[in-house]
Amino acid sequence: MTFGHFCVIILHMGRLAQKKQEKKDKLLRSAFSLFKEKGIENTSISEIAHGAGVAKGTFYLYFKDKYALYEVLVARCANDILVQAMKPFTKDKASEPKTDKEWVISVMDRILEIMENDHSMLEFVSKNLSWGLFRSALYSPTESDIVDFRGIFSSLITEDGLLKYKDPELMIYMIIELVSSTCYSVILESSPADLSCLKPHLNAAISSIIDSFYIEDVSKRPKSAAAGL
Amino acid sequence: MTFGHFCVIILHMGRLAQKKQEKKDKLLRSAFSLFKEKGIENTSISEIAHGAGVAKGTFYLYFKDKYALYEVLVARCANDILVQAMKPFTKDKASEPKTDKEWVISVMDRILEIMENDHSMLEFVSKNLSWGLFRSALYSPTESDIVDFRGIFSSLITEDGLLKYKDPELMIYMIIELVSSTCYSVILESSPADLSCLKPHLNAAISSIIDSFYIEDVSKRPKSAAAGL
Amino acid sequence: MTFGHFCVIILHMGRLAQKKQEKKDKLLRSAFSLFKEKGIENTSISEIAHGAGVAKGTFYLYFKDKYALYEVLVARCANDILVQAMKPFTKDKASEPKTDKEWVISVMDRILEIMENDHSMLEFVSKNLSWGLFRSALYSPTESDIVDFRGIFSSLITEDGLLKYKDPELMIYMIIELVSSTCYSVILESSPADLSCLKPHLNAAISSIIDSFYIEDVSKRPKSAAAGL
Amino acid sequence: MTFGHFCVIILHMGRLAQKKQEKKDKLLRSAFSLFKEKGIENTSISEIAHGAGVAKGTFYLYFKDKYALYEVLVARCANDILVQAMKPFTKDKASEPKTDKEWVISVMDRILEIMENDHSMLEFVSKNLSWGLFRSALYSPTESDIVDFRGIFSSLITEDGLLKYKDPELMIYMIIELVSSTCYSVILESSPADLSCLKPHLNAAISSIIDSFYIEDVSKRPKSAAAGL
DNA sequence: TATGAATGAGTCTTCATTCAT
DNA sequence: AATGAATGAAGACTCATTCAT
Repeated sequence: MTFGHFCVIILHMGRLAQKKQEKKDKLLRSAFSLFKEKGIENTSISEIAHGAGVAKGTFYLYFKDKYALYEVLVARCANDILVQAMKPFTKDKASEPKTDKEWVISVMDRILEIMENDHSMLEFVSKNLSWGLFRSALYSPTESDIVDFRGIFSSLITEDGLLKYKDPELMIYMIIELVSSTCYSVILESSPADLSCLKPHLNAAISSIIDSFYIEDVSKRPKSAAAGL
Repeated sequence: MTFGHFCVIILHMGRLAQKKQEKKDKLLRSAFSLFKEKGIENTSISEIAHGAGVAKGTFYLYFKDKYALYEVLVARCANDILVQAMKPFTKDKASEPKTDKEWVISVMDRILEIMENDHSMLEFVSKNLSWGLFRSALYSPTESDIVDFRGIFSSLITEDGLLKYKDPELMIYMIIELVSSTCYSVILESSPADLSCLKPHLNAAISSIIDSFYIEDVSKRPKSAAAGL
Repeated sequence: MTFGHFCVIILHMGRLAQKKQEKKDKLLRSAFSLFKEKGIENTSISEIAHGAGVAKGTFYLYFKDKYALYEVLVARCANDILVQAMKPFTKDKASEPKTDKEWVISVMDRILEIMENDHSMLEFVSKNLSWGLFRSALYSPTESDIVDFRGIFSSLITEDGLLKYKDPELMIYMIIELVSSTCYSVILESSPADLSCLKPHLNAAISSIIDSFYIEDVSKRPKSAAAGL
Repeated sequence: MTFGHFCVIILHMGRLAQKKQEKKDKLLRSAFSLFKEKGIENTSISEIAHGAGVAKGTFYLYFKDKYALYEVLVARCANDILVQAMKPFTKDKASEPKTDKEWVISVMDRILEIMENDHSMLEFVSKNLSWGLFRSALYSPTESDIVDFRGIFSSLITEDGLLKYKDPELMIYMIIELVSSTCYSVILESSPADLSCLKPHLNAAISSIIDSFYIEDVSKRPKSAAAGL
């Protein structure tokens, strides 16, 4: 379980507020584990509360219902993955890949790596149909992010204030969908092939997708309005 | 609702058997509509029965539970789509595309077309996490098929008894996942782009995926054991 | 299964009537087997019909409901056992025991023997709380009986038109209850002892019960009105 | 209804715990009354809850299902009867009967008396085929018992550490079965005789059963291992 | 006669939600 | 804030009984 990261360091919080946060985290952790195992519809609030070691009634002090909790969970989860996947490239500029392609491929590579090391995350996300929400998290990051997604993407797709790619959002969308839809059974069941078999083909496909969006003729590049995202 | 195709023409059937089949179809249709609207977990058997205009108990004369019905539904649905998508190429040999790429792309194109003309199918499939089952239907077609999937695939990936592609199953898997995961929000919400915008990029990606699996050196091609699927 | 005896030889019966009787027997046999296995309350009419190889609706052509069938079953069952238990003493007078005690004990012995050879009868009778009905069958035999219980008992308890026992009905009642309540777990589970261990004590008890009812002083014996039963 | 005894005096119990106990008792009482009237199979949980004045769901807070409740009921019932039947002999040693026979007969007498004064207990026990469980309660008393059955029986069947009876368990079994099977219709329907008519014969039979197990030759008595029960 | 499809009342069971403590 | 007892609505499933064929 990788919910360690959920427990953001809490500074300058009253004892009480801290205790409340801890209880909320317990509920989130318990729900995460149950949702990934049985899906949201087959998990009862009773079970979540029991798993968190609190009474049923207490649940309602923190969340309206399980769907409200679920949204928090997905947002945290998505953010967590993205932060982890991109962190290396924000600290040490030297380690960054040179080209856009290399950058995208290595981010996707890290995501696959994270998933492989933490099946629970993958199971949760797939058992709960939450790729959609996950995607939305990419476009509208929560306030608590350490990584500046918008800035990073913006700098990725522009050059000298001009867009290098025709429809960058669609491009990202295609890449994310390809990687995410593809990885589930490959990672969890090694079917229809190993992740190591898939990767070269995946990288080639990503590369080709990026190519197909690239505007070679610099003079035809449109101006970037708010970085396109 | 496109369940017209489900109602296979019934010849030489007793009046009773025919009525039973009709009732079963009514239940399937009702469930299909509810599942795609609310998902299987949020649909009750009462609702299905009511939608079909029969009593609750009648449901159990035809299906063990809603999951049994669901499987029939997915199988029919998947088969329906594939049959429709491939039918053109079996009748009139002249209209067939020349290369493998062209063939795959035009099949995928037809699937997208079908989905666009019939959102309910797409909604059902995505609301119910059933791409997996859908995929399995591709590999193990039911006896009622008109189209010989295995034969078609077999002839697609081999040449003179030799495999033209490294891992044809993985190749097909990647293509299907790319197309299916990508099309949902594009067709239903035109987001992040129109289907017409997506298609050229999709075709390019498919083309590149096929390329990345192609074995150019004929002498290195392995013998096709049971056509590889 | 000892239901062979149920199928009384049918003479001078029309083909149709015969077929009907056969179907009825099938239903009885099926119900017998199910009742003894699961009890009457947990057996459905569907199951009975299925076990008899007829349609559900057919059941209602022969019995009002399962309780009506049940009564027929108990009557037949009880009669069957009693007929079997007493038959030896009606054919060959020479083989009969001399004293009343010996006679009763050897009848009870035969009943235990029957039960031991045919657990299904015992299971049926005990699973269905039917000792009471069984007992009543003793006192009001059905018309189809071959054995004349009343006559036998009458001759057992009287001598020269005088009653030898104070309250013969109560005497028989006590003996039957003792034997039947005692034999169930002994025969089916050998608990708390074997049948062979129980028998001597049982016989002693029966003997003592008969003694306690015996009217020694002949002059005090009342006249037997309709043999007391 | 004799459930008064069930409501053990509750000391030092929280208000809540007390209320819960009361509700449980209400459910037990309601079920007791319904079971004895219609048998367990024909009693629904709805009815039990309604009879107890609580909602259907509340039932499940106290018992897994009606069979779980039933077991509690039988255990309490059996214990209740035995405790009542034996209590007189534990308080005042002087009032105790002298011989084993007298003791057993007077205990059985008290049980019959209890049953006669409280038909509901008898109806419940017989409607529900629970003599077996009743008997088992005799051999494995619950912790809450006031009377030490094992101790009493042990001292009954031994003398100077030697067993006075051949197979004491079987002896007790025969006596209990005789009394219990015999008393039902006699008490409830005075059929085939009054309880007052039955008693002398019953006592004679018990006496004779004990005799038939008695080991007269002291030198042949086996050593009592754990009192034989 | 025989069938078995259809019914819908009835049963068990779960669970979100409320509320007194 | 926290609890967990209580509720009753809702869902799954069964089954005796009817009835058209």
